[in-house]
Amino acid sequence: MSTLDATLCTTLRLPATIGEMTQAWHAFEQFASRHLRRQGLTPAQFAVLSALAAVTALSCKTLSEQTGITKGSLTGIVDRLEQNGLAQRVVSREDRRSHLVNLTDEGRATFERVAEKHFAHLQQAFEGVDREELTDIEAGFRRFRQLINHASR
Amino acid sequence: MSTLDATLCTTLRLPATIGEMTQAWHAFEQFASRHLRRQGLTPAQFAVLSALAAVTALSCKTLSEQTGITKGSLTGIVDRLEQNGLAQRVVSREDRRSHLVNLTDEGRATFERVAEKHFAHLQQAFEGVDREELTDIEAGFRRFRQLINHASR
DNA sequence: TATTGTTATACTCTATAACTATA
DNA sequence: TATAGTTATAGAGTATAACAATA
Repeated sequence: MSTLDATLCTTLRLPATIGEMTQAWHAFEQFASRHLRRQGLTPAQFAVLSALAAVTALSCKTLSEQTGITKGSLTGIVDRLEQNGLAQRVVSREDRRSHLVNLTDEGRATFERVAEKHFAHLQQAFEGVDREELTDIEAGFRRFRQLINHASR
Repeated sequence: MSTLDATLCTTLRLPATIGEMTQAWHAFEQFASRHLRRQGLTPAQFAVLSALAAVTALSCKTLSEQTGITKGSLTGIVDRLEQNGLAQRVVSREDRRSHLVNLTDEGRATFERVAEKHFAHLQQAFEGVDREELTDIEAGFRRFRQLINHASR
């Protein structure tokens, strides 16, 4: 799906930057999410597992902030991870309003297995590319984000 | 939501390019889609209207290819556009399997009204930016897409 | 009173596969 | 047999609001 596709940019003579960004994202999104789904995880589930893999546990609030998933959606996603035995909720001792989510052993193992394959899959695209060139591309994405963030205020 | 968020890239030491890409997209997606929804259109609906605005009519197949929306999803989206009086389906004379979708007068007027505002909204982000800098950023995005597309085969 | 998270509502979109009609 | 589009299903996302428990 697209927020803005190439047609739009042509029609409206929008900055070509937006068209290129959109197309780049679509290409990546397809490349990444199809692979993930074949491993049995949705992109959202993988994003949550990724955030949890780096730490012991996270509150739903933090998880929501880090993944960009709204708290309402997060409830359902964590529900399904729990149902599948990959994550669990524990009420925080410090603040008993807060529910800490952490990975089960199975969740951690699943993440590591999937992530390794996924990493290799993504790496394919960048093999043999000049490091300096990647740095330039990164800088472009960073600058684009800054422009958008600045306009968002 | 994110397919891959910054946390993942840190965890896996994925090419930083992907992390920057993801964050840039999220920033843009929020900036663009919130504005669209406030105008009463979903991003998918706007994408379809955009594709149709440039031409007389498109078959569902072509529409699907141009927007990147799968044909299954497209059925529902066109249904809702029809319900809202923005688009209509006509069975093709040449190939009666094919349904041509076109904008109603109201659909065209709605698109033009929304698109103009949306264009202005997006333009805000790029005002005063050096044209040459934008060209460089675009080239980077294009290169990124080529790398992904090449790996997709 | 403010915040955390859940629940509920209603709609939209995605992917996928099975199906119908037509070619 | 292949293609165009629809239908069905399950999962996920949005926005919003109301709510309980806790701070």
